[in-house]
Amino acid sequence: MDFFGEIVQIFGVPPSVGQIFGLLYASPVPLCFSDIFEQLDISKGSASQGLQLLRDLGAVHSVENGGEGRREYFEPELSLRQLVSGVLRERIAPMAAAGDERLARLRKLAEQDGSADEFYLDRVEQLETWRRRLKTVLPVLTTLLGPKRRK
Amino acid sequence: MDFFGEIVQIFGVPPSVGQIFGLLYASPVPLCFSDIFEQLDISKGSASQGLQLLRDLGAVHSVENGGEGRREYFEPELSLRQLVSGVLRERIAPMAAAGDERLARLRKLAEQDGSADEFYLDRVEQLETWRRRLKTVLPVLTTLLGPKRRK
DNA sequence: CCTGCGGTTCAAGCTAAATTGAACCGAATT
DNA sequence: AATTCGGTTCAATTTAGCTTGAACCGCAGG
Repeated sequence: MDFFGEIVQIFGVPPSVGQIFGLLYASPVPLCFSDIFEQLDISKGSASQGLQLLRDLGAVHSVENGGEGRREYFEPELSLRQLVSGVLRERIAPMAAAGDERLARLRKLAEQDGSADEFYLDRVEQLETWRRRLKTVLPVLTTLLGPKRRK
Repeated sequence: MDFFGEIVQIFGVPPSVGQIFGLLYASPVPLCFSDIFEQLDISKGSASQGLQLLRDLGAVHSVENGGEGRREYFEPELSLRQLVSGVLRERIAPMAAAGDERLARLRKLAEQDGSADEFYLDRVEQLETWRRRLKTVLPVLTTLLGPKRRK
């Protein structure tokens, strides 16, 4: 159970969120909100926020119950590709965007610097090269993780 | 400068370490220990630990100075592949190893459980599949980031 | 309309991690 | 051999961010 709790920290996701996913993953049947915070012994607040994040990441889906009450039941996303691409979309992409702006500003600085040597410009350009490579590689990664692809 | 400080946090590397790398990256000439903690206005302790980590990651190299004093001068690693593989080796691999042990234990639990349905065993096997995929894909990533490869 | 239930929001507390600063170590210099 | 210098180590402090818990919202049922 804590297994997931620790794993997800790599991606900057709080442990409790990993635990929630772990609980759902370990459950043969979909669970509802109260199941989650009762069984994990965490606060309603954590459970709510955690579920929200998992929804944003596309890591859980609410499943239709037979019109019983208004409880929402959840089950985990089981496609590794979906999970990874969710993290990429919600955590990495925003950072990349922010980085882009900064990088643009850095370039301006380097250009208007007008210093004798082109050292700073070179470095900025290398940064841009790095960023470009990462941007091309990351999407490839998600396709590589696609299910049941042939050898 | 803080640019790097923020970026590295994704990988669970403390900001000060990123700043050190940033400083070296932005410097036309190699810098020594005292340059670093003076210019960044951080403690000697942070600088020392930070440099240690960067060394472990293979993100900086000490460069031979012309026999002047015993100061050690540093310059940044500029190969993206080296940087990424360093992070993989020092941060990801250990976690993967720890995960393996846990996974093995989980499997034992699932096997000896002897419960009627094979649900738990199925889930454990899926986890193993995920892990296997990640282990094959990550090395590929570093080669994809290799320098000046042809289109 | 009022009450209870499922769920969300948010300020405040708390835990874990990063940073500090001082004690310390070995090598070089005097 | 004593002192200074470059650098490391580690306990204590600070900071960041996760968790909590209470107030709150909308809806369903009475």
